Amino acid sequence: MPAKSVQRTEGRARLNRERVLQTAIRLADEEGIEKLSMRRLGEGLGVEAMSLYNHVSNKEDLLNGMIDSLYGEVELPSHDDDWKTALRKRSVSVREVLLRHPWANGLMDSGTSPGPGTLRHHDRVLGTFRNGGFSLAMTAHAFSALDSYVYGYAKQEKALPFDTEEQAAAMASVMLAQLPASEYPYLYELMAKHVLQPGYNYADEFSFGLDLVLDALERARDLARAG
Amino acid sequence: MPAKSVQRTEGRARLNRERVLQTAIRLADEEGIEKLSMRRLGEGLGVEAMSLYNHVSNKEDLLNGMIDSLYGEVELPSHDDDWKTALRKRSVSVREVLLRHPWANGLMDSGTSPGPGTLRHHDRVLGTFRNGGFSLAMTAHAFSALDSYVYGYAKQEKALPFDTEEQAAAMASVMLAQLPASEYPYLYELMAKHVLQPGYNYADEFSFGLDLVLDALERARDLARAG
DNA sequence: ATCATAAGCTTACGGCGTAAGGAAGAACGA
DNA sequence: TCGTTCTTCCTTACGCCGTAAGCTTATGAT
Repeated sequence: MPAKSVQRTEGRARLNRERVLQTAIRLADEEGIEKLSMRRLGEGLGVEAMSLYNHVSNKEDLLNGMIDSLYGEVELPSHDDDWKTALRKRSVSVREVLLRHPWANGLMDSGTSPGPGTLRHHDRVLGTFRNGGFSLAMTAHAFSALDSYVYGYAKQEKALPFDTEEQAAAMASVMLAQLPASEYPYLYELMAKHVLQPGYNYADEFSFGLDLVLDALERARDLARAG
Repeated sequence: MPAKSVQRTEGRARLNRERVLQTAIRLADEEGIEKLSMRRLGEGLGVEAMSLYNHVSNKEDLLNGMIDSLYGEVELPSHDDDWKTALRKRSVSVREVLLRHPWANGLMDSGTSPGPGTLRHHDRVLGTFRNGGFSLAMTAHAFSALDSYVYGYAKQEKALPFDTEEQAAAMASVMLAQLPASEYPYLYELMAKHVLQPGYNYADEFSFGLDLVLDALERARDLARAG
């Protein structure tokens, strides 16, 4: 027997908030957020459900903690790049994180107070605009516009009933067959002449919109400076 | 006694899908989507929970039906306005609907197949771009960019822990007191010198971003035409 | 009047979040 | 080293949830 009985007699180490959050994230990724119950999470940690409440005050606190933890995965805007490059990279990173954890976006509109990871992230984004020559008011505009686009895109992307190019093609041809061309002529056109064309991939739309917004923000900054 | 017993012996008229959906929407608005259970909805209709299943195949079908019904509240882009005006009006309308029914945005990323109201709406938006001189490929870009912004903005707006100007001011001063200025200097600056200023209202950011995107789309259309 | 079909109800099952309180273990002063 | 105290973990239980199965009642066609 080891002295002081430092290790657990059976199975895993002591629980702590970090292990709870990380396991919850893993389970949500693997089995979907709707399958993540306190009992299931306890099971995944070799513990009873009620034991989790020593590390998390309730399920809402758990979900908020998961979200805040995710901001640790996002690449912060670099100090070395110019503002546009830096924010482009971090926007791409946000989208990647939301693709990796598709349940996250839907949990972020809860209106709860942000955790430290979230605050840190937002602070760095604001700082990147400020140091890129944006006035305070223009920074507020730009922050809102850019993140609206990025999170909105991730949401749209997830709402699509297909992921890959092949799935899109399959889905599109099914829809084409069902949906009356006379009633929805423009949807029909888009499906037949665009989505069903080889090489189509909705994921490519992200870059277009991102550059659209970033370039427009640069123009708005310069206009505000001149005016 | 009326002939043929056309009316119900007690209480309300016969159930049908439309009444179920409209009552569900009203309850979700009034009490929050998390309080909307089949039993509660049945109660609101003077009916047992299981009776609802004659009109709705399960809860997911109910929620999808609610979403599709909401598209009926959105002002479709007018044929009389130019494309930018038409889409600006319908974007403002989308935001208003999502403000009126704050639970809706979070239900829209389910990846389920769209209902007739949704299809009709999308078709009209696509048509507005096409008739505004956008190529098919550019229409796909524009549709994605615009709706990503609009729905993303609604999401951000809802995620904010305040609604009115007064609430924002109250929240901001609380945050200012708690959040260390040394750790989050730019957040601190934004709060102190912008959010806390009289007249600040996050709702105003919507127009800025919307015009930013619409103007940028116009430029992109013209560039593509010229190139 | 008959009878099929649809609408609504009753009951029940397994799962959920979590309140209350007991048991076991760790931490610490004596 | 031994109590004492605080924390962690477990057991039990409650009132919710969505919905399957099978019943009764109302409707509407013949």
